[in-house]
Amino acid sequence: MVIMSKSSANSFEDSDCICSYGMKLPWDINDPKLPQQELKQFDSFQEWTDGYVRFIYSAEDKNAQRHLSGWAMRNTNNHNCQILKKSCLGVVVCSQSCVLPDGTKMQLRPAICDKARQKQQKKLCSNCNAALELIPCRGHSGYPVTNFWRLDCKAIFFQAKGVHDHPRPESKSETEVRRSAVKRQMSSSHLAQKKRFLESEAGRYHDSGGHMHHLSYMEGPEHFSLITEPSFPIPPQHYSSFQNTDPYKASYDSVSFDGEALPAFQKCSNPRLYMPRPPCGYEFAVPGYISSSSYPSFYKDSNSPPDADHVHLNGPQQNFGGLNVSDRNFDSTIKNHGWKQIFGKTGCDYGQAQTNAAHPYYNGDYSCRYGNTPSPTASTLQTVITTTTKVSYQPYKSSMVKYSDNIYDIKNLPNYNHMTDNTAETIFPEVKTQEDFGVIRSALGYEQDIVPTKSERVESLDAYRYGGCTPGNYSEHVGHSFRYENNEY
DNA sequence: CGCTGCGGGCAGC
DNA sequence: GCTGCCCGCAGCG
Repeated sequence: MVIMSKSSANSFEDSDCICSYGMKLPWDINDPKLPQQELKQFDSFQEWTDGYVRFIYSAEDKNAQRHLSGWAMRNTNNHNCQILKKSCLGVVVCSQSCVLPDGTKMQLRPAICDKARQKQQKKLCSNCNAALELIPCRGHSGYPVTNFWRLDCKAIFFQAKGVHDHPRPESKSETEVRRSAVKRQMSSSHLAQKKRFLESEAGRYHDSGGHMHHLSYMEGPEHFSLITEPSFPIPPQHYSSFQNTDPYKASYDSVSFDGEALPAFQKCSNPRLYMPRPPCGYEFAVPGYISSSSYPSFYKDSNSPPDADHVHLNGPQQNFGGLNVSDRNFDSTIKNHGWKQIFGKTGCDYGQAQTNAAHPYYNGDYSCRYGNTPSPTASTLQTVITTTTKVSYQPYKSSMVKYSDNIYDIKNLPNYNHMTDNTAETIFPEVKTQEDFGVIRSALGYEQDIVPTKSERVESLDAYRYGGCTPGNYSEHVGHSFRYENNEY
């Protein structure tokens, strides 16, 4: 891990603290021209992005193509066909905040479709029969966190704005797995019932009635949300607890809520330990590593619903769970192994381990978003941050100067300031932080996927100018590119 | 049936 | 004008 170890001796002002490739290049989703020619690599897909982060994915990345997110994001019309905007729907929880047998809480993925979501909210908590409640996301100045996707030739540019102020819902892949499982089970149980019915034609009493009743109650996939997760790459001790069985079977039996399948899923996939997370988390642009959606209540916007706070301190939140989930779509096994090796614990404890040990700023003892004075630039750039529809050129005039004047001082770039938004002035435990990230990433093997070594960082920032909006003609503006040796740092 | 993206339209600022 | 948000529609699986 070259970057971390070397830059760790320097202040946080180092751009090296920015770990994603997308964060290393100065760009904003609204820029008329996105960096193209200087793209030497791409970020690996991040399912659980959080904070003001940017990534540049390969246009061939399937997940990026699908604009996937672990968060339940719905399409939002921003009247800009160039940029796809999505806003977070939050998370569905039990209105009674009931505690599941394993001590965690229900956190369902809100249905994306409005109608489906309304239906979903009419259903009852599978654990306590209480009503379900949708916790809206207000992580972006009181509005839902927004994700922006923009395809530009070879790359898919991703930018997120806002910090999720609610627990993580079940990931999309988890939901899909569960739904398909439910369907399978429904059909199989239906067949089984038919069979049993035929076998008991004589009218003998059997339990099909009760079963049916149960099924009707458990009709929605939501009711199985926390039960199973067969494909989730979780620690062997948990995974093996049901990998050789049919996890869906158990989900049909309410008794199984107390069974082993539930904890396996609960602890490793969905449940979020709401550990205070550093506001600087996204400063490092490594949501994949510290993509916790958990924040202390004071971290929330003032207009957040007061009752949402209980969520923050409830239930386990694994900060790295998202990484696991995300990687499942790729090749996560190795990376998860890395985690195991690092912490020597079960994956279920990764977040905890990371929180308490690996990450010094997961102690909740740090400055927060609202406890700090925003930088002048940050405030003026707020408009840039929230600009989602039409490109606003004014804020970028200064950035152009910056690009050419001091390409190294990325912190001074408006784009990076807006990136940090309100939390920019937080005091960071830079050194340790970066070292820790280095360790983590190294163990994860991410340095190859996401973070280029310093010598690999070649950027042609002078090419970053604003001309016409035709995507294809960008190369014409490219003059020369200069090499950017970070070893100087 | 639900997810996704698109786009019209409206309201607030 | 920008933004958030609602709505309906269509394509897809």
